[in-house]
Amino acid sequence: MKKSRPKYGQIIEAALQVIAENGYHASQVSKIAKQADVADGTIYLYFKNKEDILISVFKEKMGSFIKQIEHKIKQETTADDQLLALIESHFNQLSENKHLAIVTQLELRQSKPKLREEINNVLKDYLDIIDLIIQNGIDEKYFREDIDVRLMRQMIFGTLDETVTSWVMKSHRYNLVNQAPEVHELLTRGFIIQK
Amino acid sequence: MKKSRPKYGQIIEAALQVIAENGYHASQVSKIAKQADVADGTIYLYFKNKEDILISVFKEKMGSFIKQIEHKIKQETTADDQLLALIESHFNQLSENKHLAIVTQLELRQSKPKLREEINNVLKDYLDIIDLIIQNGIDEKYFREDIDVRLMRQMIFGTLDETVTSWVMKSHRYNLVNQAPEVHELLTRGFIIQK
Amino acid sequence: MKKSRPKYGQIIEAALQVIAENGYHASQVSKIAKQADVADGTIYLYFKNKEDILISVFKEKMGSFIKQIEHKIKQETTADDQLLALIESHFNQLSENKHLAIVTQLELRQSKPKLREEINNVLKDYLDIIDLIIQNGIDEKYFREDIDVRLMRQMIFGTLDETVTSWVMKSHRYNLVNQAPEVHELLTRGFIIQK
Amino acid sequence: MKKSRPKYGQIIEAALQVIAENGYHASQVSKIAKQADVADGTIYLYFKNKEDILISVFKEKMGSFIKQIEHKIKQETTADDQLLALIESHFNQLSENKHLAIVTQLELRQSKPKLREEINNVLKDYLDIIDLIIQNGIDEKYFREDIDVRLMRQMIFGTLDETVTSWVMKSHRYNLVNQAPEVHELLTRGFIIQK
DNA sequence: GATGAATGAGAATTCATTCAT
DNA sequence: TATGAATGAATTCTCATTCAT
Repeated sequence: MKKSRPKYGQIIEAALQVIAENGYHASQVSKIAKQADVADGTIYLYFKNKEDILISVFKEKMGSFIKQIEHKIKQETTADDQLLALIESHFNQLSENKHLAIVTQLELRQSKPKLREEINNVLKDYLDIIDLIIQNGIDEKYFREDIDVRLMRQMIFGTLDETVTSWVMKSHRYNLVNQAPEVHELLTRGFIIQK
Repeated sequence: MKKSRPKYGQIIEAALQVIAENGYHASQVSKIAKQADVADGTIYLYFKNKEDILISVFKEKMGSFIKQIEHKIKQETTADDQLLALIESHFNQLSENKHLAIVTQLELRQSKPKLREEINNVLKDYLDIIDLIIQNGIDEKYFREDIDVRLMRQMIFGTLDETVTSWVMKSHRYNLVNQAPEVHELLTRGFIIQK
Repeated sequence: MKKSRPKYGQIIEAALQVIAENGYHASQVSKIAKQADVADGTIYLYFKNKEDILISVFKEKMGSFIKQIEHKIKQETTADDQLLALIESHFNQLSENKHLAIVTQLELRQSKPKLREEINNVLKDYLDIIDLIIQNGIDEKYFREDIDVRLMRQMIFGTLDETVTSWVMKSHRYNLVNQAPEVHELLTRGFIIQK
Repeated sequence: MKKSRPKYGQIIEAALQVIAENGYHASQVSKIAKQADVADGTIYLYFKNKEDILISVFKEKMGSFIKQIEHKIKQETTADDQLLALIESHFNQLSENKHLAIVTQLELRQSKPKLREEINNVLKDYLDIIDLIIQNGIDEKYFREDIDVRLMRQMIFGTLDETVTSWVMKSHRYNLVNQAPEVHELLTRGFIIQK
């Protein structure tokens, strides 16, 4: 956590849990305060308003999410291995933090413009990492250089996102991490049988 | 529209526009009624409650969306052509109805369980069409038969969904339909240079 | 029924039943119309407004209620027998028309001033009958002449009313008519053992 | 008042007054809040909903009403004196609190099942006191032992209730307490001239 | 007379936010 | 800092009544 004040982290964790368990709409500030074991008013010493809580949860959690992925990627050299590492780490982290998975895949898909904008800012860092891998693959002459980087990125992110959402919707009933190699294979080789 | 009653369609269209322009949360029932040129109470002759309006908009619109795609696909025989037709029709329809695009990509990502369930029901029909194409491709020995159909479907839907969302977020600043061939190419051939 | 038009009576009967079964607050005009097998708007050809329905139900029903009691009393000569006849007829009629009992004892106890006033007008006729019996008893030198007629009337009416209400509240679980002789005895002789 | 929180009592008193003056249906929560000098929302910190206000008013007021009667009765030994004390205290308290009289005799006669049930619960305590006096009178061999206690209780309560209602309807134009001895005489001795 | 689709006024309740302690 | 009682704006939905057919 950025801020060293203990209640800040307390509230972030409480919010993540309350939202995952009750859904965004049923997550009143007072409920989060209760879960965090602080008074309602205390929330407002650390956050500007309710939306700011949600944004902060996302920033804090996605911050470490992305750091972890960057760390994993650094240990690989080829774009191919890096892509696999990204997929594995993406699946792995959300598998291990199901509350976070619910919040990122479902509860955060709010349409409030302010919130959406902030989320996109954070997401940008993640998309940049994807772009780096893609560029790396092109430089390696492993990925085709004639393909639109944005489309590739959308394909990677869209696939991972949809895969995780499906898994959350199915109440995490199967092992998400196991899907990583096949997703990797599909993305790189495509659907068709290569002659 | 299923129901022949004129006010029903009037309200659906008004809701689509108002929600696209204001976001779901700022779309008061009275605003929709005004746009539809009916009294507030009239809304409740046709819809159970506010959420029911949103669900109905989605059902009606996605109903014809899917019909249109089915129609386009029927005109193709190979899985490859069908997949391209699906992508083109998907992009094309949302390009032509930007209000619908905004609503499906942003406003509909609500976390209310009831709403999500209804949306998933409608979406199911779409996913079934994708599955049909995939199966067709496998039968043709065009798609690899050893690959998980669910993953392929998630890759297709996730890619299309993310592509459209990005385009909506960028305020429809570029031509979405033009992307279709490249998306098709990426999905079928993958990222890498085939030897 | 005063008015010969058939739908008038239909609506009165429907209202009595709907109110008895659903309570006054859940008895929407449309529900009464449905039960009466007429259109909502038709109600307003026969009644000024919803309150007028309720008033009319009470007037019509209490009209015959009172007529019946008058008829029974005319067949008796002494105040004592007349009082017993009144009690018996009061209990008997409400026993035989449980819907009416529910409506008069519970649903009609509304606090709307207009309604209350109308009810009191109708009730007046009933109280006048009671007064007649009392006067008769005094003339016979059977009832004490030094007692306030209003109080006697309140005692009679209050006792009958409370007895019926209790019976309705207990879901008509015992035989109300059987209580008549004892009520009569209590009213005339009082509680105490006369030496 | 049970609860020591000052606003609780403030709201109860405001509600009693507003309901007595406007009738229950014209007593909007905002009107009660204004009279109590609190914000609308504050009402809901102390009461579950609007109905709960009415129930609470009744419980609080009838609680002390009954306590006062119990206190008066304890000072008497014979059933006869106790009955007179009950009548006097009943009349006296409602005479002194005309708002309460209006609310108990008119506004509280609601047909909402939930409300009626709660009222009956509180009323039960009052009826139990009456039963105690009756039993006392029977034990003293003052009241006839062959008479149904329930009927006697209904006669006493019905008479008092009707007497007060008539007085309220006549806009408190005469002295209610003065009627106590005659009511007592009528109940115990009955209507007829004893030989 | 009869219909029933349409009207729109009206009120309870929630909950994010404040601020005196 | 921390508290939590108090605030009050804001919005859905109901249903008696109307009126064009």
